[in-house]
Amino acid sequence: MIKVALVDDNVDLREGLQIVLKEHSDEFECIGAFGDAETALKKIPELKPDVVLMDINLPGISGIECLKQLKPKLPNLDVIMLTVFADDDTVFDSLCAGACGYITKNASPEKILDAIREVRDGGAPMSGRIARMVVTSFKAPGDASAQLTDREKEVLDQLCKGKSYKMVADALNITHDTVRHHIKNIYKKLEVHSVSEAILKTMKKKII
Amino acid sequence: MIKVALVDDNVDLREGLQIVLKEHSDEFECIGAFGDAETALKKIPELKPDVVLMDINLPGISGIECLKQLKPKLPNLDVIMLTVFADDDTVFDSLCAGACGYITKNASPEKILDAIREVRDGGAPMSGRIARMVVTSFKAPGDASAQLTDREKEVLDQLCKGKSYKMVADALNITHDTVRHHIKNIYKKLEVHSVSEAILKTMKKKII
DNA sequence: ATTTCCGTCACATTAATATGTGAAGACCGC
DNA sequence: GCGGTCTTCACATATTAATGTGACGGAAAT
Repeated sequence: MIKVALVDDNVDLREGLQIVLKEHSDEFECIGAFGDAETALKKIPELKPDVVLMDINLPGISGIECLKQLKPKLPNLDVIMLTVFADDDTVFDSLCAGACGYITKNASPEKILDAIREVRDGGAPMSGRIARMVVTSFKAPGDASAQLTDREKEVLDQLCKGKSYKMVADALNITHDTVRHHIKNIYKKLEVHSVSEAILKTMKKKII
Repeated sequence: MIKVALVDDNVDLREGLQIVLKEHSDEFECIGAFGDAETALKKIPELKPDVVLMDINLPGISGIECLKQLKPKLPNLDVIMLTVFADDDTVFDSLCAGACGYITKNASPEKILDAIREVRDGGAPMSGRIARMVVTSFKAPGDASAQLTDREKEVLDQLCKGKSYKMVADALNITHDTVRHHIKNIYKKLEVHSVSEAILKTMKKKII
């Protein structure tokens, strides 16, 4: 039996979902439904549900902020965001806050039940387009890297491990001056003027 | 009609999948099956399939490397990794290389067909545990950050934008020496000894 | 009311980085 | 062969960062 709680300011949706869950009362038990984050934050820690379906656009505290505050109290809680919004920031903010799933509200009731089952089974239910967004966020742009020579990439790689010039020199068995020379060229190619900026650009563009 | 190509060194698996695809010849057409990356790299660019099912552990060039070389030639190609391995590095390397999906080989034929449909529909089919891995990779550990004071976080934030001490001082309207003081405390708390390391630790642990 | 922590600033020293110039050997392509 | 690029090293200098010590006011805590 999976204990489920709902957080959504739309009364119709709350009641609709509760009915759907009752129709599958052999699997699910809806132990709470709340219209705002404040109430949810008060009640959910006691109720200890297994899964929370969380809207994002709530009056007052947002669903993401609610999730952030909930997670430390209930680390094993699986939260699925259930919302109309699917823009980059909202999705990634949710995942960073600890959401385990992300379903858009146009999903059918059966899809939502599947998502609850899936998240309890250790999965991460997401609407197709959301999943693609998440996956493609890993893909490297991979443009500026072509400009760097192999040796320069090695040096940059070392810098990106937090090493100093001297340590890089030792690691690559070259002199301090040579390291400096490579770094100077790296700066020119990446259009930066410090190790920090070079590391940042590297991380952001996933050059290495 | 979805044009599919297979890359896997296991003959039985290749033939098995080809049979499954033929059983659904109204939807799918298997236009190629290759036992190694080298052959795949030669043939696939001409065949222009819609979807490639790619094994990772191939003789010679790996499936990930094959994917990397394939993507620039066929940017619209959807590649689904189909493999037994599911460790962190392999999964994330695949996604960074441009994979749109990741299925473990214990998946049923029907699941695999679903994955092909899903990926063509703009989704990102993943086995449950893989999806969870990907999603949780966004979650901030958020432990060490608590130690930092508000001001220290502001300073660190500035450093993470590539600014120098002087620029941070200007931005926060404090003196160079005060910036140094904060940074020294940040170093102590993060257990690092340079701006580079501090930035790296911040990025990795998503402290800010 | 006193301690503790935070944020602010100052002076001083050593280490590391940024920037410039020059040059030699290796390798590749034309 | 010759010109280009890559890698290597050297000398010089100005700027920045790292580390230490010390101090003052305010805010929160007890």
